[in-house]
Amino acid sequence: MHPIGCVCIFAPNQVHFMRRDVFQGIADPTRRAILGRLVKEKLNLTTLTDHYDITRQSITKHIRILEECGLVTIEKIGREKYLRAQPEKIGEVAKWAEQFRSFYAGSYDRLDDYLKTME
Amino acid sequence: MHPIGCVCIFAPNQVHFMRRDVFQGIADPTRRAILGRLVKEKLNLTTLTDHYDITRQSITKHIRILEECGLVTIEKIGREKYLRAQPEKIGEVAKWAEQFRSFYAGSYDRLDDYLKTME
DNA sequence: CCATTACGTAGCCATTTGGCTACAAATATA
DNA sequence: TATATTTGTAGCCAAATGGCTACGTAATGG
Repeated sequence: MHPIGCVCIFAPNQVHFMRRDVFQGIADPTRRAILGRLVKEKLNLTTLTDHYDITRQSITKHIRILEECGLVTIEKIGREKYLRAQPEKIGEVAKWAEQFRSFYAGSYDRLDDYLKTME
Repeated sequence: MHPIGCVCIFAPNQVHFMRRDVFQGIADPTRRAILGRLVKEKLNLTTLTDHYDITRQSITKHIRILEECGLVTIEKIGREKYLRAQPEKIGEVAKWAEQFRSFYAGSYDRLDDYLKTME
């Protein structure tokens, strides 16, 4: 399923497309928080919702976006919907960001230190 | 300067804020392309615009967003406006993405290979 | 069987986004 | 000085975003 383009009448040579890539997936802070949680544990929708101050329906919208760009997979068991993060997708972001590493040598050490503390 | 919140009348307990962080800055593909260019060379607005199919005014809007989240700095010389990327800001993204590295060990090697080819 | 629980769908709303046009202002240059 | 160039500003538009309410459906369990 691909996004559907739609023509703007005012400016006919411009076409809007709904972007669904990883970068747009992680653009929202709530979605990043959800990813951080789902990477640690598989949760169903209502349990996940309990951790946030927004409605289940809003969470569902976020999950839809995360699923559409491959950051989350859904496993349906009975009436429950178990959610799991796909962290390897975030590798795409890491890859893109690392391209700039040579341009910020000053920050290199700090990032390196940071990575050491993670190990 | 911080974003201004605004109350929604229909649902009064929801407040919208204009997010201006690095993640929102890199969410748009055009902005990522601009960053990739401005990290290599300092350019003025019209020269930058020549590389893309959208109007200068649209580029200006992107630059405003990039500037607001610290990804681009502007140096005004005479009537010209020279733009330069601040790649160390992208380090924030790298840092966030690397948090997930331990969860995608499988992709680690591929990323490692990629980084080797960059050196 | 019937109540509860988990999730879905539809639609409303304000704001943001990302494009555009039109025109104004300021600075260089011939 | 007059013209060309660079940038700024204002506003239009459709779509997307991120929240909400209201209600419907489907599965579980006492």
